[in-house]
Amino acid sequence: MTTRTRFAPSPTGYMHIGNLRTALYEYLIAKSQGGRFILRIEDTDQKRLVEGATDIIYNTLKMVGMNWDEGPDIGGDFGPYVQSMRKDLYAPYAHKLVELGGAHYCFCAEREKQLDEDGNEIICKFDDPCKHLSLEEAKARIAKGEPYTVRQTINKTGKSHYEDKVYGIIEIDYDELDEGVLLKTDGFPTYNFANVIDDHLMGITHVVRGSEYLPSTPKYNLIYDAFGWERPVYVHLPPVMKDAQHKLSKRNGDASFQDLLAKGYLPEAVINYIALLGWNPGNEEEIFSLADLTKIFSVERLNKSPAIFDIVKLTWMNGVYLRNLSADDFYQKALPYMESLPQNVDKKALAAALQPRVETLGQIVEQIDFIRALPDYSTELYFNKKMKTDVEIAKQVLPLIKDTLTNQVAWDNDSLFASLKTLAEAKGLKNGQILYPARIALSGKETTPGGATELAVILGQQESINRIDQAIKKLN
RNA sequence: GGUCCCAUCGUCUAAUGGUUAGGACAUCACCCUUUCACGGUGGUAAUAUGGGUUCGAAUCCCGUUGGGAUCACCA
Repeated sequence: MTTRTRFAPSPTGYMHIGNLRTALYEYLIAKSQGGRFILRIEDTDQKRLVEGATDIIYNTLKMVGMNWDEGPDIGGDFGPYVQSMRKDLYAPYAHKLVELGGAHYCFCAEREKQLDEDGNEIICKFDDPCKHLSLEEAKARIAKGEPYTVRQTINKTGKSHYEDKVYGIIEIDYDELDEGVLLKTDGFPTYNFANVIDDHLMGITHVVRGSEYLPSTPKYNLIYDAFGWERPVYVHLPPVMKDAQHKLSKRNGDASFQDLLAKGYLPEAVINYIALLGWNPGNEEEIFSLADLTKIFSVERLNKSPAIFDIVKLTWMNGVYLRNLSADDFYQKALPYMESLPQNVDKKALAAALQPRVETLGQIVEQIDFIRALPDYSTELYFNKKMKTDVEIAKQVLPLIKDTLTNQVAWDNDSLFASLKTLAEAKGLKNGQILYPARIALSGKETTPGGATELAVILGQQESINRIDQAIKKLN
């Protein structure tokens, strides 16, 4: 049987990293076994729909290369792939389940609280009085137009067992399971029910989802069993954490895929990083493309403890991807971040200098801000122990540099370097004692995309001389 | 609170009874260097805790502690 997995997001907002990782593992489980990856939109809660949310889902998946084999936009043999369009399909199954004894009609009020004859509160989901109603009586009340729900019926004795691919055997007392609503008053199914029906109808073989479903999975199994359907393989995933106490959640402004993109992270790097958040290949490699991952992925190497999302390591990995880009690819990607630059700047050369120096494309902006305008900087920057420079050296050397630059004819990197080196030798100074202060004076920054002469080339002769001049004035 | 789940460096993890507990990020030092990076070399750093079982436990069992999840006509 071919493996079929589905990614079934609800379109309620942005795609966060935990969601994306779930989708990734679903994709990899299918693709590593030559199976099919299905996209299904779960929009049964009409109140929570967010406009444009499905487009974000489509775009994200496409951008990272996780192409689906069946889905709302491309169809497939088991459509439609949007739950709201399947609405009419669920109710007959709900009624069938009542016939089969797996559910009953319930007339409890929405808050699920009612009082018995002594005024004590009774809770439907735990011991629903409606389940003792005869089917005839229930049907009669429905016929009268009374609002109702279909509620799962659970025999509260014994224990449930099932095997999860990640967590192993899970055992839960039936007594712990509540008799949840399957079909709402509005005729829509709840997630619990729609999920089971759709997964079965769509031939899903591996149900992959967050570990928060671990305790409620027996309820799903009861439904499969009542219909006489084969249970799927379960793969529950540990949560992705923001820190030791909190799950990653977008509500607190935690990193969403969109945020990361905006900051200049590459989709490939993000995918690579999150693949390793809860899974490992069993060897010490860690740079993998999506295609690599489909070859080596295995469910057995999935981890069961929560993993903290570490932006620092992602950033490192993004830097690796950036450095592996061809010079031209990097240039193309860097271009949008270099818009503030004056016309005369050689962006291609600048990009080449930037490539090994940034770990996200977003860092380009702060790396190059000095080009347009010299920042306000502290003269402390002139101090560098290894270069044997300090403010005094700068005072002494900057006027000499100014003269050299003023007399310079050939304004290219090699010529400039040769001239300044000659200057250093003539004055009996180390190269760094000339070049370091020059770089600070030209940029006003501690770290820059290139050395003094490279900056001078970028800035041009006139601007370079101006800046050296300003620096001299600043020191006196 | 009931129930379920989890527990190796700060972080991601490897080691399916026998290893000097390995790697990566971060961090520190040094090297390289025209600054800063990149790159290279090395260092610091972990089996939560108490009991068992065993010749031998990070690994198996029990307790404790800590953490997470779940208990909606949300998904």
